[in-house]
Amino acid sequence: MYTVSIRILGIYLLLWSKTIYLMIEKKTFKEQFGIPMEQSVEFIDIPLISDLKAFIDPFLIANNRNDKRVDEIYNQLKAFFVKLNHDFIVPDQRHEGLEFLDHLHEPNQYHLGYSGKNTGAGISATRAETIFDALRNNRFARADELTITNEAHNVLLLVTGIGQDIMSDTIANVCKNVFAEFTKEQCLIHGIPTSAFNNQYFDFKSGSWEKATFELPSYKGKSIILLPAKLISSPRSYANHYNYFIASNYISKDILSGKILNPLNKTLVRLLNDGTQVAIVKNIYKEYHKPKADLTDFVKTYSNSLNEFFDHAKDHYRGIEFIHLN
DNA sequence: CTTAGTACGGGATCACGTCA
DNA sequence: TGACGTGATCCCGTACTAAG
Repeated sequence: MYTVSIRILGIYLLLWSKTIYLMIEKKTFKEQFGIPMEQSVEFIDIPLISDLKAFIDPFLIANNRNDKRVDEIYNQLKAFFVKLNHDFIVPDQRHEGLEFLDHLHEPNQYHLGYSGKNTGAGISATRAETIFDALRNNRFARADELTITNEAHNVLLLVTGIGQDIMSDTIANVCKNVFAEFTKEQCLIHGIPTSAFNNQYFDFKSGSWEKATFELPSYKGKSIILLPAKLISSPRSYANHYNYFIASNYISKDILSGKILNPLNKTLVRLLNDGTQVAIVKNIYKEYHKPKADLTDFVKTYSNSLNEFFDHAKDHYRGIEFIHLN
């Protein structure tokens, strides 16, 4: 009896103290450094002790290359995947490849990810293996069709096992020098103090990991790196979007033209009052969508669909303007 | 060695704006 | 106004880890 009520009291106190804790500690970068919340800034405002459920989005990078800095990020990232594919994946140099990928430490300076806690715990060995084996198992990466998996956004879309979190971390590590420079500029603009921190990044001229010193802001002794808001997206499943795009732009047309016969007599088409036939994309998607591992079939069958989906992404998927904390 | 907990990917589902 | 298109969110299985 007593133990039960003590336990309930304990849980109550735990929840209560956690609420207070979150109220105090959910402070964001802008709050900490005295930037008014209503003032719009170029960087994404992050919580300081936890992580924001958001990711660096390779589609947004590839679609914002008119910005000189973003173009730099794009080129550096591409150089990274070219080297990874050319030197390690295609010749199947697993040991050397894992060594190359071992530099992808979980970057907790950015405060992005799924965890919500910003622990920055274990990593590399398994993460490097995950990335290497995922690419190695992809038909485009393994074969000589390298132009496809040299693009980070295609890797995110088509390589099973590499989702937003891993891709975001990879970009954060590879391009850390560019993001650090961006951070320094933002600190100058807003009058935020910085100090010197050592960081590693992928140098695309030498094709290897390099160390350098960057001027960065910090909170409780730990450095912080800011990210341009236009490159950040909320959790978003590109595989589903590509499936929907295929259903809408290819399979629908094939069904209306009779190229694909509707074998199951499902309601994939409806009749308007004026007699024209309209495809019901939602149902076609349901009937024909593929799991991520099989999307390469669509790439093969509809050879221009990747490029067109890329353009579609440019028009429809933006970075996030408003953030909500975990 | 066993088991409870955690983090992630990916499919499923929800919610909302739009258009017939 | 009801159904559709689409971005956002939820949830579950799996693989891994830490604790005992």
